[in-house]
Amino acid sequence: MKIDENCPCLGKSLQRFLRPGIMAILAKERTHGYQIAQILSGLLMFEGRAPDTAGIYRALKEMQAEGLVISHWQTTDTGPAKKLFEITSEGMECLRNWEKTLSDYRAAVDELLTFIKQDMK
Amino acid sequence: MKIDENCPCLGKSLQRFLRPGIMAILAKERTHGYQIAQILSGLLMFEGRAPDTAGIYRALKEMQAEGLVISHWQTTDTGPAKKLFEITSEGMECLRNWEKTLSDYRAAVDELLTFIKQDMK
DNA sequence: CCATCTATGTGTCTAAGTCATATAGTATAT
DNA sequence: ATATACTATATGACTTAGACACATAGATGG
Repeated sequence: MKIDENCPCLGKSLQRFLRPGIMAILAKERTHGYQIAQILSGLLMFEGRAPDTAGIYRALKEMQAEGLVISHWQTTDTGPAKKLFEITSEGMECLRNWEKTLSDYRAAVDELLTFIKQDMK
Repeated sequence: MKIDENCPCLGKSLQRFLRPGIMAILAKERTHGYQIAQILSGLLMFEGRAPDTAGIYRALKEMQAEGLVISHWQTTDTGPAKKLFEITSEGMECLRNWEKTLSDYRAAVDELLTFIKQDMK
């Protein structure tokens, strides 16, 4: 992962929030990977960059292995087959934990920003 | 980097914010790595974990090579020699960029959290 | 004299993140 | 007809951030 470029050096996508992002989507509706990727393009965009689709499919696979989501194939008369995912109760539990974690995380980023701003003006 | 453990899976330290953290400290005062590590233990603590000291020394070395900080040795009569760091004008410039980046980053995390909370209640 | 604290580093391994690529069905434009 | 673009799922390979262990060395306290 090349992070630098010149100075402001943070992952350009919010890849690390894939899992909570996916689960939050699946908590609202049952969908497939491609659709999830599109929604996350809006939600986890950062510095003009959307999360990698490869990572999304990989995350879904892992999350299924961990019991956070389940899936089944949906073959319609039109278009490629879709693998529909839905969140499990374990997934919902996990999402609630993520909410707490992200809340703490945001607070920490906030604290750092406040600290930096003391120097700036 | 092992991130998981069970569910809420984010780096347990805020290692990725080392550079802005270090520069913010050096913008206030000229200090050495060990001292920086101690201040960051308070500032970049997350989930009970402080940033890795190895990473701090490595970051300082890299940042010096990039011209963001400069250093000189300070040998006193008491205690081990200290390598005092100070921030350059390039470093200050970089810190200002970081302020913007972190501000955007916080906003993105905030958006994700809002999205998640819609499911929760 | 042994542990602990101050102080600065190197070595190494794993996992995260990125990019490239493969497959295949469908729609639309030339 | 066929080329391009879009929907849809997925694997392989590579780089680097991050975590942990360890090395060195002077100072301090019991």
